[in-house]
Amino acid sequence: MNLNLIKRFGHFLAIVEEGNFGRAAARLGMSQPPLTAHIQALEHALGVRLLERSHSGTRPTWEGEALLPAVRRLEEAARAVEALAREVKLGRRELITVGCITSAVFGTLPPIVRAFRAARPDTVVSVKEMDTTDAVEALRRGELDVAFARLERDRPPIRTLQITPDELIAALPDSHGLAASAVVDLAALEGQPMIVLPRSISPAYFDGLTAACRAAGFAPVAALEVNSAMAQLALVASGLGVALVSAGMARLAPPGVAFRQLASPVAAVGIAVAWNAERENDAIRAMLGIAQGIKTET
Amino acid sequence: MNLNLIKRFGHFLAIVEEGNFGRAAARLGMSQPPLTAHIQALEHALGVRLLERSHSGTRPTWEGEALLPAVRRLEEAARAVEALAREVKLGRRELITVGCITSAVFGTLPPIVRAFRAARPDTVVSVKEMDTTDAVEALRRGELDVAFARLERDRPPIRTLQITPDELIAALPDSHGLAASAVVDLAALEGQPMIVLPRSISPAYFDGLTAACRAAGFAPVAALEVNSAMAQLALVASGLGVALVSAGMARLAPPGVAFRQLASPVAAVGIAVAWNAERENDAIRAMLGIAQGIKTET
DNA sequence: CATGACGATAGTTTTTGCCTATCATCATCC
DNA sequence: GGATGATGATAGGCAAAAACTATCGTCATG
Repeated sequence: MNLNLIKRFGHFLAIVEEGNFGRAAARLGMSQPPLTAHIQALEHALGVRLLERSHSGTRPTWEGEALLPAVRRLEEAARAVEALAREVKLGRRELITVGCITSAVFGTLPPIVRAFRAARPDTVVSVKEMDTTDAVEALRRGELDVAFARLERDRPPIRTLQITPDELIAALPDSHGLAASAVVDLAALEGQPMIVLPRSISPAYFDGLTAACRAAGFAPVAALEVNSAMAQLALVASGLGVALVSAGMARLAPPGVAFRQLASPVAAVGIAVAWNAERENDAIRAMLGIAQGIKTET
Repeated sequence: MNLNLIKRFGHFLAIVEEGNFGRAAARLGMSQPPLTAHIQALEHALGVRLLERSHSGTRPTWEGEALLPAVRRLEEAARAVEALAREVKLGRRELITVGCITSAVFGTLPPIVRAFRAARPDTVVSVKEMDTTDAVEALRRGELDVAFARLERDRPPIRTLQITPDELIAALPDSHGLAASAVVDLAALEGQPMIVLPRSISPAYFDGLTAACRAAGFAPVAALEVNSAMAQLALVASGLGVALVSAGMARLAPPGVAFRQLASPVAAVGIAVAWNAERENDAIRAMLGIAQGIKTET
């Protein structure tokens, strides 16, 4: 899309919020006729009618309504940039921000955070749950100081230190026939509807899963794609399919889900602590030391 | 922020990715001097220097790096608007989209989805984990058909039907002194550092928590604010504080966390099924019927 | 039936964004 | 050490875009 159109979505939003072109124009600091032209141009460019005009005012069409959440997120994203720009002007605060993937949130993170707090009681620890891809990006850009994520190698300037090996296990609806077994042969999952996360969330997990199924002689049938590990397990619990998940997810013991080890263990990319080598500071080094110490003790 | 600047953030991003103004200009289909002017205008508008110019190229300043994640999200939001506009032109697909808050993902949702699938095997069910505020907004805009969230009343045109009552329980680090007791007096949590979610995620939960603490004679000490229920429990497991959570969260049994009932039960806003009355269709009515039937059976 | 409000059209003016030409500076190579 | 090329900045001009005002067409209201 031409970024020139983005401005017009702001106009569109103003009209929806004001309920008519005249008030929206006033709010935007312009007169009403050019606003009309902007919306006409936007509708033409999209090939969609966004607004229902009447003599008592204007409201969005079904298509306009459908776009509004995305347009509002766009506006929110713009506000976030602005807010961050103001904050950046004021300089960094004394904290360490830690990202963590869902499957490591209970296994890997708590002992490390406990030890770090004991070592540096004055440093504020901010924890954010996010997926591997987002974590790498956030490290690169300085939004995170450290992340616990599923990474198998450095991504300069991102350095990694392996903390925990991992393996894939099967998550089955507890009413599933295979749940009666203590272990499950991966090949037995051929043809089963599989609940998956998009590859973009964790490429290493996704590729590992696909490779394991291929090695077992079949391609996984992706019945449903969901936006989070919690939703994935919820659908398994709902009986909609099976999933291959990190062993760490079993710690949550959600009702309705039976976790079974695979007869032939399938290594998954383990949990690593990652950080941006160009941004090392004392707090980061302290956390790395603790993470390494915990690895050695295991 | 005025969405006018978005175009210039696109320019900024192109320069960072290309490493110099000339290549970025070529990529943007323009010449180099106006690109220089755009970035100068952007830096002036933000009051921040974004780029370090040198004769071997250009790279972002610390401030520019800090803004990049937010700028990328802005660009992603713009792409999402574009993609959605294309999809909107093609019309709706035959599916029902269901939003669900984390605490209901295992208790409330799986039996309903199982029954719905049995009743309507041809309708695709798409589940998205999200918080109450996002769910209401998504319903309003047609992004969700139905949501299971913490709501206590209608928000026309959003209708609600109470499904599950709920209560607050204490989540304590399992090393905590109070964890030895089977039940916990809420007043015993006075002065304890509390891990909280921002009010914006679920106003009903937040206000209920605050009111309960006030009724017990103290104001909660919000030691840390986190972005997800998982992160909240992870910090409890880390020993950083206690939390008051929905009884539904105890179904997850995360390690390191002890859930204790409160000596005087504190009702929390229960889980309701919500839908947009202006968008009812057969699939939605079917799911409402199932949800209501499950409520009656409980 | 008159009036006011709403959005659209038309013509004009102003502003913006682009162009090319050129400059200043620095790094590299001979 | 000087020539050369690359990088980003400045300056002036031009075309397109975006704004203005004036006005129109339509509909609801009093």
